[in-house]
Amino acid sequence: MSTSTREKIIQLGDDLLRKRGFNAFSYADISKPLHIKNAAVHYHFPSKQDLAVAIAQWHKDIFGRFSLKMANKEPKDRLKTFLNFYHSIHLSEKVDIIGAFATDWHSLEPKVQTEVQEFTELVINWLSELIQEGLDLGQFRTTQNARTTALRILSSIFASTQLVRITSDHDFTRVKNSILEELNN
Amino acid sequence: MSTSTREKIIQLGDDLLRKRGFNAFSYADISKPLHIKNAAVHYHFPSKQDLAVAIAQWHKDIFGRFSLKMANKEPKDRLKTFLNFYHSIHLSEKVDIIGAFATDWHSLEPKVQTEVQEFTELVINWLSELIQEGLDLGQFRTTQNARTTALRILSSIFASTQLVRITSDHDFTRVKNSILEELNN
DNA sequence: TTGCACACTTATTAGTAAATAGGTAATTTA
DNA sequence: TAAATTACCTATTTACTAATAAGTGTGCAA
Repeated sequence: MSTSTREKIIQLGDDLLRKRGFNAFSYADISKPLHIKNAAVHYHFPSKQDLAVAIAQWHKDIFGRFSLKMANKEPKDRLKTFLNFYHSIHLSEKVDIIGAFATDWHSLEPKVQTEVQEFTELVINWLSELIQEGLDLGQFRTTQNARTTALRILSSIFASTQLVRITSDHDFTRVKNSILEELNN
Repeated sequence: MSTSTREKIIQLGDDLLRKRGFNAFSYADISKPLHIKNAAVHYHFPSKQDLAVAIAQWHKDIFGRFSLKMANKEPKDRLKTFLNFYHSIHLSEKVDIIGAFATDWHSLEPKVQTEVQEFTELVINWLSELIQEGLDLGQFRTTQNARTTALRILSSIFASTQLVRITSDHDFTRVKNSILEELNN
């Protein structure tokens, strides 16, 4: 199963977006490592904003498949897998896609913003449902409602991928563990 | 008390950094509104990275004065003022400076990174002390240690300034209130 | 009064950005 | 097998980008 050039561009674009920032990489940063010309990238994605749209859609696809795969798992295990996923983001020196898009939000075209919004709602809804299910099953304890708890978990964990670039790796594990402990206390 | 050109450049630079992103604004975006020439900005800050250093130092100054002013207040009131400060960031359509720098981290020179690290440590230490004091006085309840709680509060609140650009304003208030409630439960 | 630092301006440069026009070889379809 | 489509490349354009050199007026200080 060989990866198409289009797919390679999206993956490398995503990597650059989350390692350096949307306005900190150029088409040259994509074309050089793939040994193609700048114009070839423009062939697949006429503008950089088109590439951003594709990256956001790619994340929606991945998350869609992830949530399907997790559907029959226990709420606690789903949350653990989710947090481990963010741990792998941290280890690969990237930040979460939500934050990467959010900080450069006002330099993104509406078509990009819409895709990012759809992806983010997908994640928040999935997390909210997971929390609600955990509460119903008596596996979680929280004083807040499901969506608020979901928002706090999401913001804590995606901010951590950013924060630990500045402080230390150890702080990521602190936050990650505290999220799980807090729901169990 | 008139504001110097240097000060105006820092304030506008900070505004652009937190509204658009570090790599999404240029010296022209600063010189035009201030009715000076591009080269005048370079006179005060030879490189863009020098401007970033000055912005980070400016935040250290502001936070230093803020923490002095808050020194004799109750832990709970200090935290409320801190959270209200982030609310004003949200209302002015900016994101927190920590996240703004973090997402573009790998495009920043070491001298900028050092300043940002110093500012961040200042905030985390201040928050940790506040939490510890609140725990000692029996005003707060938490199952985590002070630094971990501080990290979770900071990450939740600064991520919220980013997240609500994508979701809705209402989500900011949800998170803000939940931080206070969680310490009181 | 002279001279020098300060806070700019004008003018320019070298480099990079995204984007496009037009061409080509290989494959697919009618 | 002719025509169209795909997936590129070469070459170029337009528009910035940060950065610098050299000059100017103002005001203070010796």
